[in-house]
Amino acid sequence: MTEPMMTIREMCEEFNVTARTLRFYEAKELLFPHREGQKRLYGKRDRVRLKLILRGKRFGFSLEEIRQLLDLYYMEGGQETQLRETYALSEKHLASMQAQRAELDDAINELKIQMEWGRTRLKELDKKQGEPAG
Amino acid sequence: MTEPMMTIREMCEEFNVTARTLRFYEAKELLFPHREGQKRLYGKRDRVRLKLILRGKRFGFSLEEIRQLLDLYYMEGGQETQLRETYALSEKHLASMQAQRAELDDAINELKIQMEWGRTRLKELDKKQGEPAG
DNA sequence: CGTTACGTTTACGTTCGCGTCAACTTTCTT
DNA sequence: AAGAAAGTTGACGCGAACGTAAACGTAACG
Repeated sequence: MTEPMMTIREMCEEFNVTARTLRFYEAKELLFPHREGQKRLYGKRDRVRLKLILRGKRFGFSLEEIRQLLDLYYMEGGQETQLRETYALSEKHLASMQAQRAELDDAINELKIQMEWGRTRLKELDKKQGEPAG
Repeated sequence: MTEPMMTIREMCEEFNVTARTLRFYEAKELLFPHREGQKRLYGKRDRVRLKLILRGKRFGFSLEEIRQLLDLYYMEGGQETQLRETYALSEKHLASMQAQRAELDDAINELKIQMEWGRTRLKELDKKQGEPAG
């Protein structure tokens, strides 16, 4: 069974990006769609990569950082040296994500405290609203 | 006791940013240092705000988004309407951060799986290395 | 008194991540 | 045959977030 291919429009709809974006990612060597004549055809590999690209962006990574990290998920050339380098890079990546997670937890907790404060003050304002005068 | 003020250089060193960045944030109304003649003096309020700015950036928020959110942590004018708006905004912010946290957890888990794979393959390569000839 | 250090404003330059034409080909539809 | 629809490659544009250089103020040091 030949793998299911998608046109650029289908990709755009599925991932909610523009065609310009997909061509841009290709120019930056983050995607490598096949060609049928002139036209691009995106297979599973590219869909996986695009998903990871969009995720990476949400975590604040630059496209260049993402490009390097993509090899972690799609190691095609099984060279030992490259595998070791990739593995080392992935360790740094993991550490960075775990640090970000810890910071995110802190930020969430702080925000919750602030919101508790806000709720308290809003309740006070509601009370004053109910009082006739004073 | 008058609060401890810092010069722009001291701020740069403490937070590892350039003076240009601090002036830029001021132009964008994220910081409001006091003035001693011409010179800027940063107090506790600005240090807290800068810390939050840098954190926000790490989580991928734009400076404009951060500017709005800063009011959550430093609500000076206690207007009820503004308080309600600020609170509503903070709820969205919280939701966004929690979503990001969930996604981050997923990404961390996936990466760990990938790394497990990498370790396995590296072990296999080590074995072959040990064998005389196959 | 010069110069060194630290500060200022103004303004143009740069990189990233695309948006937005323009001009053209290929393919489907009527 | 004649659009319309979907694709292509340039190439220029743009906002965000600063970098960088010029030209200047002022305060202290030797």
